[in-house]
Amino acid sequence: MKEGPVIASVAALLGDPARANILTALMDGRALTVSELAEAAGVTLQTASGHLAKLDAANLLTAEKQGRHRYFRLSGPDVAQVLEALMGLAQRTGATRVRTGPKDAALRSARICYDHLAGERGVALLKGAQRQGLIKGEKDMILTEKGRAFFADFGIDLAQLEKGRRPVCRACLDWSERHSHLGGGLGAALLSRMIETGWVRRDVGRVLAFTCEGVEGFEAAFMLSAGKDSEAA
Amino acid sequence: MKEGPVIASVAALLGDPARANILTALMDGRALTVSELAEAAGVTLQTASGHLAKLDAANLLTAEKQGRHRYFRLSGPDVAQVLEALMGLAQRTGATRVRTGPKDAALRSARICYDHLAGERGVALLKGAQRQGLIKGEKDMILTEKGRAFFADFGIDLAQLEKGRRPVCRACLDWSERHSHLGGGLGAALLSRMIETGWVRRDVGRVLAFTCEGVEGFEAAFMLSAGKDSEAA
DNA sequence: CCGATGCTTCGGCTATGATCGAAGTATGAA
DNA sequence: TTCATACTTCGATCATAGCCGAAGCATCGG
Repeated sequence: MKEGPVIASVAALLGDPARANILTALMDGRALTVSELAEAAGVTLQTASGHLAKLDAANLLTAEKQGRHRYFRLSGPDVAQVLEALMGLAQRTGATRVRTGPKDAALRSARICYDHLAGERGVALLKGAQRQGLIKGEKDMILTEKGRAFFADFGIDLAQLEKGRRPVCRACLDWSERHSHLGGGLGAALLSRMIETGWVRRDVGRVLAFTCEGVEGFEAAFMLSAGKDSEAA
Repeated sequence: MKEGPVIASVAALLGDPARANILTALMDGRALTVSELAEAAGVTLQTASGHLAKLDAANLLTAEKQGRHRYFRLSGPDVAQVLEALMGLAQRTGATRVRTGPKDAALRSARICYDHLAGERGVALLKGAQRQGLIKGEKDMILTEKGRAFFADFGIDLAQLEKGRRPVCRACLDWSERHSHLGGGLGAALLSRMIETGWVRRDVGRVLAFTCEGVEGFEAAFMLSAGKDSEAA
């Protein structure tokens, strides 16, 4: 009778406000304790514990015990991707509250999506990389030779990345920009490198703040000033 | 406090089994009446009516009145895309029931995703088109000159497509294949053209059945036999 | 051994919402 | 007009599940 996998059970898990808050809080890829998540969700410890057990049983989260703490993180980038997609839908269909505060602007500008850069900067990075011919392809993108040289020069250990099971390049749809940004192993490596070099630092929540030299370096590296205007169409 | 759009309300709508069935039934892009959807969901007419009112209020569906019937369809391709993404997640996390029947195999081979071709054939189409250089780019793909000629020759009115507000080319993630297939206006036009020419016909539900000449024509057009083996890596 | 902290389990309360029968409204056909 | 079909609205029932207080484990520090 039914066709394809059953989405109801998974969707129901995302449909409770407390659980949705928990998942949203985890979207930056960090691992948080039960107490932290309880506060983020606005419920007591017991309630959060119950929700986390369900999310864990459904394999949306993975748990890790360290001493008397228990850390939870999203079980994979695909979970974050579905959450972003849902945010996009929620926004288009008008389910979003007014929210035009300054925090919202910061979020749209640059934020963490699981473990890589998202928002205007994230989309700009991917576009720039493609314009320069560093990356080619649609969804399963591949690195060009030029790209390999570029990112190696940037301080990324590509050999290391390609050893892992995770795809190196992956398009991830951005809920605020409606375009793709760069996920995958390379996306993650790029962000952590940019944090290392002081281009960007983590702000509260998922917000990322670019430093002055970060903006300069970023725009120079990905040739954004050149392409910004010619892209108006 | 909260970051980004609120996903809980949207997700909750998808989380009820009856509503999930309704949406799944609409994923082929057709418009169905209240009675048809009630049967698909396995609930009475009144109950379905209530669900549909909610989905409509949330802008996930659009209603259209014709005589004493009321037709509902998904409000856009993005809804179908989120549903497919959720199916992918449901599958990975093991929320799917056993389901290895023959119907399932047919679904994986070729099916309708909103209004375009999905499944193995859908993914093969996009890969073939890219290998031949008909389409370039990542998520927001563009047609090459060669591609314009090819699809015009195929019987697609590109000028017509480009007049609409809908993107001509769009990558849509396939839950069964874990790769992109071609959506957008071109994806839709290609499928209806393939139905017109008798390459493929609609089976029950979302299943698409290729005819013999359809398989031949399809593989020849998109040069699949050539690339199938050389793609093993 | 003790107490403190972090988390889980249990039990009971409560609210939400899914469901359907029955009655009401609109459209179409005879 | 009269009847039938397609759908909506109302009302009542009922099950689910979210929630928290309280008690129970486990781990750490002393």
